[in-house]
Amino acid sequence: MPNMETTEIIKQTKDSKSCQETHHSHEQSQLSTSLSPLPHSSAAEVEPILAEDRNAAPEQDSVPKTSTLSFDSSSVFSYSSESTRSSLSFDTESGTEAGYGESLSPSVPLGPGSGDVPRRKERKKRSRCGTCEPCLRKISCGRCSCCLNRRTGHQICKLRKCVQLRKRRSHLPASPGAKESECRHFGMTDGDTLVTQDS
DNA sequence: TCCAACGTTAGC
DNA sequence: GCTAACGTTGGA
Ligand SMILES: [Zn+2]
Ligand SMILES: [Zn+2]
Repeated sequence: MPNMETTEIIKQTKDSKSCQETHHSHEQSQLSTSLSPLPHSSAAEVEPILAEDRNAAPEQDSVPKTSTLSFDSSSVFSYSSESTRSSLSFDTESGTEAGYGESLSPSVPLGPGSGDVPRRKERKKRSRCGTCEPCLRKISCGRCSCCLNRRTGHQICKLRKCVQLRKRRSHLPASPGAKESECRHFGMTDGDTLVTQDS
């Protein structure tokens, strides 16, 4: 285990939860932090979180090289276009829709217990791009639902969720409504600021 | 429609 | 083998 942030977070979360919730009142502002309309200064976003490294996960942004291929150079801020994913992504899903797509066919002679792979459940997991703002985030907010339910949810902090992964690569090429759904899926629309914001 | 949980995959 | 995280499903 490289750096089980979870453990820490959980530990802290558990702990802090008891007391942390008790006080609070100002730190939450970090939640909104980045995600600003303009992702230029990448330094601005991390600060707020860092300020509160309580449960923040000091992850060393170990991006799964899988996606670190070499396209990021330009995709850093190009993700705005959902089309980006299809362009570079892995051929696996590009055309046939993942390598499990065909497996769906009942006629496939895979056999009942073909232990080849997951019959069809989960196509193929993508990995974070490592270049988008969320990916660059080194610490989890520790307050979003994902952070709070990490144990059962098995999800990364919403603030750290890769923008690419946020987009559910549905079978559709690029539906207008889909986009929104995707964004909304995470509690954000576009250049929004995620939760909090005021109150 | 959104959120939470589960199962499974992927990296270390 | 373990942990982290993505994808899918179910429930509210
Ligand atoms: Zn979080
Ligand atoms: Zn990313």
